[in-house]
Amino acid sequence: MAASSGSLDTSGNSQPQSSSNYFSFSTNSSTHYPFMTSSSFTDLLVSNDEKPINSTTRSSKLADRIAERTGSGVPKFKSIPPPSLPLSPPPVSPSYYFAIPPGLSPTELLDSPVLLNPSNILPSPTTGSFPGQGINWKSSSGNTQQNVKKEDGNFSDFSFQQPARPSTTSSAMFQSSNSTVQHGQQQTWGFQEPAKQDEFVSGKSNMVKMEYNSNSMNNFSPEIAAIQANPQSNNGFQSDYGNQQQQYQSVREQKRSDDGYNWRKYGQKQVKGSENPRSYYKCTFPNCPTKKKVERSLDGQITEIVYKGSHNHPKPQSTRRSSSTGSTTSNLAMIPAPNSNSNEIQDQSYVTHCSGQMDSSVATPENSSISIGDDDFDSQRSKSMGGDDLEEDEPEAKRWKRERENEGISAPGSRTVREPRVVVQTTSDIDILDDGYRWRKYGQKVVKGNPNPRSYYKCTFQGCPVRKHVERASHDLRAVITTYEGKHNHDVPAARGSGSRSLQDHSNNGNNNAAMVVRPSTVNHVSNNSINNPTRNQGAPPTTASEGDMPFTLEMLQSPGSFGFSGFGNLMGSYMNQSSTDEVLSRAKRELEVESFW
DNA sequence: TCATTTTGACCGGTA
DNA sequence: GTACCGGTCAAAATG
Repeated sequence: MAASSGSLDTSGNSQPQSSSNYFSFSTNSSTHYPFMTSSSFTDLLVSNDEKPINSTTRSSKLADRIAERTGSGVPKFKSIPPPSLPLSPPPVSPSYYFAIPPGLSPTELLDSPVLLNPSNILPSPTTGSFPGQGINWKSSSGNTQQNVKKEDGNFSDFSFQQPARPSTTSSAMFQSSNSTVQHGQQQTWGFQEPAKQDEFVSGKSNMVKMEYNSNSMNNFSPEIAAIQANPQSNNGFQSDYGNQQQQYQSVREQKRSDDGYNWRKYGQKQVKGSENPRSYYKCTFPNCPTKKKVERSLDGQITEIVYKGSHNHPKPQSTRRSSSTGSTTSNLAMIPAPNSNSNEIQDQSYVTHCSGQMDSSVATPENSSISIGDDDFDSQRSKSMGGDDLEEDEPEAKRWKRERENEGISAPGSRTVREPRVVVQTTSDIDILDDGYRWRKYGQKVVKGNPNPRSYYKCTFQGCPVRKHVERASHDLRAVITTYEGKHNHDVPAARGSGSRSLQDHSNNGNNNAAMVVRPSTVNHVSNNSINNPTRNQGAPPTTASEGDMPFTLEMLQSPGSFGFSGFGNLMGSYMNQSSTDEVLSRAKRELEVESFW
């Protein structure tokens, strides 16, 4: 199995699992990761300047820890500290701050559970990865700052770029405690900036969630990087979680930046289902149809940003401050983003959920992690430049909305993040969800009886009717309910290695309209009691996993050759010995078999 | 004076 | 037909 090397992956990232260092920490639980102490993570990021993490060198150490902490090792991978990653105080180049070797998915790297704040972060029900996962350094460091440059489709170049100008706030990256920058699918926007490097430096947002979609990622916009400078610390990765509030405050005070465009606020509303006011912004550029919605929590933290439309103009060079979000338009050069086609602008909505004091700057159309909108369902449709994007798309969007809603699915953009709101769940346009199949998210909706949004996916295989939706259980946010509809008329894509095809069959093919609750991958001493499968609550016995101390998520188990640590397994490689992995698989399979029959 | 924000009203879609 | 809701408008307020 590819994840082979014990790769644990529940993230569902579409990034092909290659032999390269596919780094993924995925989890489905909001559990503590004791192993993830600040020092641990510091370790994680230590001294590997732009070099692939040498898993082998650390393998034994990690393996030891695994064995030590879990007893059986693999099944409890989540409690396994990540391998050391290079991280050292950024002397000059952001790349110095954080470099990910080719083939290593930053997304997954950032998805590392070790980076999560167990207190309120929940994993994406769809990917099994943590919302806001990505870089949520706060879990361990309390304050972490991250600068990230989005890698290209090959993930061959993931590194931080040298800041265009000196940071005004901090010299350390990875300081933010709960900043999340999500950027998954990088759409082609005309005039994308190569990087807002200054933002890296200036640090604006805290939690950075990066999500990559290899299938659709066309461009790399450095803007994906979000940094929350912590004026109070240069060390980053502070382990003192208790400083978070203080950090928050600091962040708020120094809030600045933006996505480089100028916005005018034209409305604000209190939307239903959210206690957070939503602000509406328009791009101030003449005839530019681009709009964005920014939802902020009562304390001013941006919790969601949705972009609509596309800019039909270059990013202003102006250095004046952007109005909308109290951020500044930094001295940005109007440079087309790498791989971008200036003639193409995709009209779409970008949704970025933020955690912490994320500033709008970090959530730009270029860098937002979720692309929901026309293109979301009409993969990567490009449009020629023009000012009529909005007008043109509107009907289609409406049509889509109508169609989706006819199916009981809400339109994109209507996504509402509920408590824990700040935690984000993100999904790429096309995901290889944990069950090994490729899924395209086509909608999301909050359904009755459950305040948590339900993500809707279709199997991307041509002609395959299978759909599934994933949601968190209302009674327990840690519980994820995955419901499959239909039956695959094809084999599991082999892209991600051999793995648990049989598991897939059990969990998916064999279940038509069968609701299945997937227990969150609670790990590390977290009780499973509260996250039982509702169906199981009807007298069903616990699964084998629950019997033990390491519950598996369906996604985890189904992911071919993965256990939630996709890619990471590669990194970890030897951390997980094959026998253990097989054992886990076998165990997982048994569990699934049990679950499938409930 | 101008740009921007605020905020109540209005509009269109939907149930 | 009506109410609800999200989105937008536009006058007033603000800096």
